[in-house]
Amino acid sequence: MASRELKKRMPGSARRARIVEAALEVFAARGYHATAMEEIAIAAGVTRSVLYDHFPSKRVLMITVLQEQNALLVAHVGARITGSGSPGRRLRATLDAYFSFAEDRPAARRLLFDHTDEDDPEIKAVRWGIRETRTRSVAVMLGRDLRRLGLDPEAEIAQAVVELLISGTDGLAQWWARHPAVPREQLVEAAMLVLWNGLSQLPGADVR
Amino acid sequence: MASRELKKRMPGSARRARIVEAALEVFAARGYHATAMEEIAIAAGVTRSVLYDHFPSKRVLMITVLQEQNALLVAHVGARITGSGSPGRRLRATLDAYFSFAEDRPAARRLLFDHTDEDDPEIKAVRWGIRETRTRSVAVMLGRDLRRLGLDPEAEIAQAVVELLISGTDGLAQWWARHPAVPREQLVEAAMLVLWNGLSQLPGADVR
DNA sequence: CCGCTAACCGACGAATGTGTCGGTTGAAAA
DNA sequence: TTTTCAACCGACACATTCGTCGGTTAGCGG
Repeated sequence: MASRELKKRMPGSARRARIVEAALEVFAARGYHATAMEEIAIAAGVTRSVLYDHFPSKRVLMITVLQEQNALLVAHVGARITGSGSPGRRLRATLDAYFSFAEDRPAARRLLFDHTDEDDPEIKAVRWGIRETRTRSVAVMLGRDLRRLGLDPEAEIAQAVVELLISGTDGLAQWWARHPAVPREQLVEAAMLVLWNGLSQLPGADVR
Repeated sequence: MASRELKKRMPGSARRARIVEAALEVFAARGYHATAMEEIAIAAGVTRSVLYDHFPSKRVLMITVLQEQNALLVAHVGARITGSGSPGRRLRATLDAYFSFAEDRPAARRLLFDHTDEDDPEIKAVRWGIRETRTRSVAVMLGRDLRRLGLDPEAEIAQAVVELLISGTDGLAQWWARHPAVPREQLVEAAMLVLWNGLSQLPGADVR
């Protein structure tokens, strides 16, 4: 896709990268069990056997993709938010960073968030780990705000609130994937409207 | 499971109901592609062939389960919320109704909400339809509140906000499934805290 | 120009899973 | 009791797909 590499031979590492990218697309589109290694191979421009030269099994390939894409997400979001600023600004920056990731790498977002349960036990465990650390780091980032709500960031119920925030935000991103015409700024606005301001829309409440 | 029916023969309709219930459990636990008809058959106390006496294919069985369980959800939530009361009360009642469904029929909740994408094209279409009408009816129910936020309930962005609400709420329910010790009332409280009141926690804001 | 490493392929074996079909037998009706 | 319907089962045919293995050849280093 990137350039013209018409059926030429590639160095191992480059081929591996291509395979991971292809696997990401197919896994995200079809789900783990529904994708055949054959499809990934075709998308990567090789035969099935080549996949097994790089990864010992479908399962390991899937896990690799999950972890690499999650690392990208963490890097992307981490790079765009500064620890400083007012609570409202921080939340806004984080939402914008996440939506920006969803815009840049839609397949990665889908793979990481859409398929909540599915797939096999070992992969499920990996997903769990990823989700767990994600929730924790958001909880840390929102520590001050949670405390202001009367919640101890370490307490169980605070984690629940964070899950609500994350799930809700991704639900919005999911909706966005089906309505791509809407500009990102408007999405951030909508999310702030609910999450920061609340549905009660008290007089004097200001999104900014 | 329900009573002692030790390998006895059952009337068709009863067997069919048992199959649907068994299919619900297995599909919810493993996902569509990962479940074998054999598993469902065993869970239902019969052989694979019997499944095909009641349903022409795995796909149709899945679709049937989805639609029946969704009908149950709609009935459950519909029965518990009154159209009247203050906006805050209505939201609270709805949240409580949904969490109560999640408590009563955890497998149904997982099947309907967790597997967002996955499975095959035709099933995906059915899921889409269910989701679409669900979003729409919630938007109608919140019409007054959305308008108060300056959103036209028919507008695209209002639907996005509703998606956020639904996804966030279910994210909370998902978390609950892993922390069953927390009482339902506390969940409702947490959801109201964020969705109604907002993270900004403005002075004077009251959850009640 | 030559040799050798490693990127690549085709074909095979085994496992799993869907849907079909003919036949068997419990149990309700006559 | 006898008949009859339908609930039930075992076994088969066919398709799909994972993972393996031996061999082929591109292309870089000498």
